Amino acid sequence: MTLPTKRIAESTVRRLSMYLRYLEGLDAIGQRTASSDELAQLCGTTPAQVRKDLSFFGSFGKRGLGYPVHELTEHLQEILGLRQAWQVVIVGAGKIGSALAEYRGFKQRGFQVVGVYDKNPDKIGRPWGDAVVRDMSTLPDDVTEHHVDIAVLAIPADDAQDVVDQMVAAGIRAILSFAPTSLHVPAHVAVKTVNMAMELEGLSYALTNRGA
Amino acid sequence: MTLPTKRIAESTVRRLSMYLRYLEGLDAIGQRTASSDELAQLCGTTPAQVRKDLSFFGSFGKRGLGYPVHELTEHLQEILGLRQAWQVVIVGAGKIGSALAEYRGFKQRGFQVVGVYDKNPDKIGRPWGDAVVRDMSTLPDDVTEHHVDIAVLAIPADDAQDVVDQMVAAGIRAILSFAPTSLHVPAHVAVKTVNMAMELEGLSYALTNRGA
DNA sequence: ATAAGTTTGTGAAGTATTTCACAAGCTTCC
DNA sequence: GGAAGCTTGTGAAATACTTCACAAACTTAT
Repeated sequence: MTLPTKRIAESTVRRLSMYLRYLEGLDAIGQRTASSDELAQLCGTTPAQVRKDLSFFGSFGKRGLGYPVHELTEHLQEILGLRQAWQVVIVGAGKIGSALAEYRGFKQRGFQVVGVYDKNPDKIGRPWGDAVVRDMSTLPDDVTEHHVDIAVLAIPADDAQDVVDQMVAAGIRAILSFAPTSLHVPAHVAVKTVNMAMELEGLSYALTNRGA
Repeated sequence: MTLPTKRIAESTVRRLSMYLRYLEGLDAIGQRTASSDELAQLCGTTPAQVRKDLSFFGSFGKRGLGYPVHELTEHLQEILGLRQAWQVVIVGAGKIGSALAEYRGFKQRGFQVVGVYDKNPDKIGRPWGDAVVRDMSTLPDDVTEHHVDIAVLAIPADDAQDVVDQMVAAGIRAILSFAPTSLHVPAHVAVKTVNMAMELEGLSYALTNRGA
């Protein structure tokens, strides 16, 4: 695996993640190799795209044969930074936070949930999965002390920027936000936002303009 | 408002949705006009991008002044197809489905949840928000009879394609999926997928390669 | 050992999207 | 009413991303 010489597009990284998912599946059922064509069909993309995406990071396949499933799986885990544990906190112990807690993908992929936070006194101290809901006011100190890497934000839009500022000051390095608002952070902090309303409205647009 | 002559990029539609959100906020506090620069700062994009996005649909602003907030709000609602009600079903009455039910954005923006479905007998018949969980086997008929427009899919990846096929056959027109798998549908059906794992892995990649 | 058949890796071409830059149009001030 | 000051709308330029197309490299069959 070589290091990419130029910046990799976000769309490429998303597809790598998808390739990995399917490769893990193929690996589990004992399939040894997979062609770019097979991966493309599974992921709903094109063979050329698969090859181009992978080629940014090295040359993992064998001509005439395809890609070695197990080996490529490991390469992709390495590339995506999944062969190490990331420390994650969940901020907001509401329904969304709760749904996230249930999500097995976290542990499965090396994301360790080390804390859950809320500002509601009724929720603080309550057991929550393996953990206990902690007071949001302790969040910044905890982030700093426990070297938390990623914060998952599941709080109302109005509170989001304020909490983000505190966490950034405390040294957070990445944020996955479910708050329907745009977040402003310094360049060294990575942010992804999942916005339900935006997705639904995208569908509404598609339905409205489907003929055109 | 003119109809766009060429296909509008998905990224543009996502931004329109974001502009709308902030415009509604500005409208609520009585602000009369907003410049592309102001909208850009709120949304984390550039003034040129804002103007270009809007220009695909018409010429809503006044030079020297900016865009009329209330009027543009209505135009965007129209463009995005939000001035009509869409019939939505939620498929999967687990934690994610439950979090979605709580989501006020649905009703607020004209998405009427007309049914919740699950295949688990323990859940069928239970009250769930305003509704009652229905048997998944009745889903296809309901979709056809009630002209359901959008299905929100909150079920395991392994079950997803099968359910999608049934709904497509029953006449569904759009799907918002939270199942971490790629879905195959005919061209006339719009699909959006929200994939937690993909977002987290995107952050993991960013953290791993932040220096590069 | 050779031929036939696959499939990768990748420059080059093609498309799509964003950014630039500025004329045109509107408001406000004097 | 004219000048100064903003801000839009938009072609053109720049950048980014995807697709093409084919030589190179490998496997398998004979």
